[in-house]
Amino acid sequence: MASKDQKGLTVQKENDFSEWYTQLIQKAELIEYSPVSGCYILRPNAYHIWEKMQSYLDGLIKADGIKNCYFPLFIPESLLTKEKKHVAGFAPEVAWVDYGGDTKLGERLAVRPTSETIMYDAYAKWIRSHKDLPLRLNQWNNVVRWEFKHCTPFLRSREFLWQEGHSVFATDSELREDTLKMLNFYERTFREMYAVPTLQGKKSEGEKFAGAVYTLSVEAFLPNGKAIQGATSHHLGQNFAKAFDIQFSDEKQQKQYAWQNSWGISTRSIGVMILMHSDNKGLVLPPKVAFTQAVIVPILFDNSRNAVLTEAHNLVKKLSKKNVSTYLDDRDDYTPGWKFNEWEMKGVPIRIELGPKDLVKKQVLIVRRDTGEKKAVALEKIDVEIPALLETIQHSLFAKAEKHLKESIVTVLNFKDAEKQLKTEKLLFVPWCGKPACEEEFKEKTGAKSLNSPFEQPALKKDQKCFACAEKAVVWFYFGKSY
RNA sequence: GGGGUCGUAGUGUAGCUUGGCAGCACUCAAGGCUGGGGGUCUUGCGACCGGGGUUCAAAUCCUCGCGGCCCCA
Repeated sequence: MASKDQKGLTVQKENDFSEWYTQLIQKAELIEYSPVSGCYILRPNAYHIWEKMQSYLDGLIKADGIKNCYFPLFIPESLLTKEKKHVAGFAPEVAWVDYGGDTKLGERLAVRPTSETIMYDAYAKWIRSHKDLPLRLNQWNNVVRWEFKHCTPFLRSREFLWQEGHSVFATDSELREDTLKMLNFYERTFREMYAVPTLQGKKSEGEKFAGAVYTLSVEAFLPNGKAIQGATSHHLGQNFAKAFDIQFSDEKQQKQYAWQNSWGISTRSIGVMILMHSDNKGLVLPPKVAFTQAVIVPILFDNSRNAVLTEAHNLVKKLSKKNVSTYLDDRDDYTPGWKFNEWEMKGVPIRIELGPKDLVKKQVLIVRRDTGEKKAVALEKIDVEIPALLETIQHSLFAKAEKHLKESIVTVLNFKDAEKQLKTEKLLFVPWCGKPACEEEFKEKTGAKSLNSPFEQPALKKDQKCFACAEKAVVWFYFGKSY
């Protein structure tokens, strides 16, 4: 038991969320700290999750006709500063390259914090006619934002991986529709891959993207009562088109500025998923993103060893045929109990135990990672039961998170109640005046800020007052403490 | 941006107050007995965050950095 204190998690999720997370990501071999503060090593266990999510979302993107491309990592200062609001938003955390070897560069280069500027400089060359539109491109890359706040692996890092999509349309109505469609891709990705339910809506003026007309977001709600932004889709209007001179001739031979959006999801989404599902035994992975979906732990005794291993190999073959990624842990130098703990820490959705007693009964013992539930399954049914159970686990994780989300939303009409509900880890649904100053003041007093406003808005009473400042309310909004 | 706290093998720690051979447990390596929830025995490898200073002597004291964690804004 002495070793358990070091190999296992030494704190509980409900007691010390932050320390629990720090230990979990290291002990599950997701993250290694690097010599550069705020930059983290994504180990294979973590990168695999990224690849699974990437593969799914990339499929949605391509099926919709969007093409992938790649733009340079470096952006000349003169380009970055073209759109004034945009640069104002990003300037404080841009990393700069001033030298090549010992030679000072004529113009310093920004390490991209996002690629609007360098992409739109090219877009201006490519777009001449309405026939060139829509132009819809995406890239999977890394970006650097030199955070001065406290960094946390996945959730806030100085370098991170993401995809950034950048589309251009001839009309605002097409743009609005597309911007919402991309948000829905994110909602689906969180739901289908990460088993994470989200709230979709529009960000406040204060929280929108630098240079955007409006920003749409998906927001997740964590078990510790904190909300976290999952992904965003920005309606950029004609702001960048004007700054970068992206114009086209329409059917009437009139010059018009184009309409643009940009949208992204990052490795932060992995952090959201980890925080959502994992427990005091370690990582809990939704089957859709798990590298190993089922691990077989054989119970080996000298006199039955060969028979058990033979059957175990059969199982691997059977399950592989059903596209279940299965690993047979036949390591000799660890006890079964050791292996149980290790695979639980790493989040493998299903454990299959196979020993001599099972062999006699022609069965295996299967154990769910998410609930700990154990049951015996006949060997001949295993290739049906396991895929079905993986589905069940995926849905069950989502359902559990959704239940928590729904039970946590409380409608609140005044400041006093808002303060009270925040203390009990609730997510607020409030009538709001929408003013940045009001949001700022509320944030200072309570530590909570606006998340987004749902697209389907309940009717506001005629004289409904803002929950925070008691001026006239104009919109229903979600507010919460954020991670 | 402000404050607190910590940094000793791969991990967790003792030693620091009062300077004097860096100790323990786990891991890891090799081998034996084992095996249905972190089993056990033997042997072995392995560390003072970095720079500078004080001193005969620095993990220990001073200083400047770097880094982790927490709280506040």
